[in-house]
Amino acid sequence: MLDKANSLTIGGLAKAANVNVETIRYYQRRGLITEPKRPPGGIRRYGSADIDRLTFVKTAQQLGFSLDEISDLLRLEDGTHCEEASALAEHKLKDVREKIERLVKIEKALSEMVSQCHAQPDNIACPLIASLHEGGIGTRGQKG
Amino acid sequence: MLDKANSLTIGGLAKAANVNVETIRYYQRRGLITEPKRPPGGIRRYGSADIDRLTFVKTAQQLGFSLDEISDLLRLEDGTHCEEASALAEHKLKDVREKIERLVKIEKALSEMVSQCHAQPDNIACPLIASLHEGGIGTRGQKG
DNA sequence: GTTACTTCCGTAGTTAAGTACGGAGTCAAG
DNA sequence: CTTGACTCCGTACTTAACTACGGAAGTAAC
Ligand SMILES: [Zn+2]
Ligand SMILES: [Zn+2]
Ligand SMILES: [Zn+2]
Ligand SMILES: [Zn+2]
Repeated sequence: MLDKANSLTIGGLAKAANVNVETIRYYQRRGLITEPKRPPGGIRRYGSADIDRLTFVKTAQQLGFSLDEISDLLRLEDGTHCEEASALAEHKLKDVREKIERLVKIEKALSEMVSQCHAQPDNIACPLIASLHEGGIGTRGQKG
Repeated sequence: MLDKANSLTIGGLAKAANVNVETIRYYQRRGLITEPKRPPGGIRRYGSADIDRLTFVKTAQQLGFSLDEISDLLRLEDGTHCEEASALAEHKLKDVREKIERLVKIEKALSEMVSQCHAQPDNIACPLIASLHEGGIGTRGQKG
């Protein structure tokens, strides 16, 4: 049914999904994708369902989900678990927003340091280096 | 001068700088901090300069610098290398801004997925799960 | 029907930044 | 002078997500 053309070898699947062969084998070991049974003394064949599976994993990964979390998502794969799926996604969204907040703070601190450094006409002591000696990133008074 | 009171053992230093003893030893192995010589058959003592060193490392780390990059910064520690120091910091700033951009994209994608999920009145097929099957994070057309 | 590429499989190595462990030596208190 | 805590040192383990290796067996091309 789904294997109208289950014709790909693992190498073909890797190319089609743009991942490394070893990555596929690794995912199989982790249970993220199932490995088709092997015909006695033959090699396994893969199809478009497998490409789709890999796409799912890679897309979720780009969204910041860990492989463990993707395992969870895959158990909701039939699409009938809206609640659970959106709970996972909302949690991840919270994580992402926190990460952004932290990075924005870092960005401020860094750009301040850089501009102070550039404002120095005669390089006696680098204020950038100096500020690293002063401790906590949110703690340094910016113009106290 | 700097060792007015070089009285701390490694454990005291760890407490003072709020890091693990093993972390200090690890930094010593990496050359991030120098280890005071050991009096014949005795134990090493540390002082405020060492606390300051650890503060430097930890602050830079909070700003997203790797230990390798911090090694570079430490070689500029005398404060007379404004150019090099700010080049490093500017590079890091660029990295941070790129990270923020990527995360903001992720945030958009996730929050869209979540709200579509919630907009579904009768959970026939979860659009969140569906969208993970569709590939590239910037690629999925949002309307149109 | 042999050469050259793949697959299969288990195991081991990689990276970053630590953390843990085991055994010997040292130090302060009682 | 004996505990008990701490230091020293080398080595090994940890996490996440791969990536590489070695050797046997299958498969395709010529
Ligand atoms: Zn849903
Ligand atoms: Zn300092
Ligand atoms: Zn400077
Ligand atoms: Zn699908």
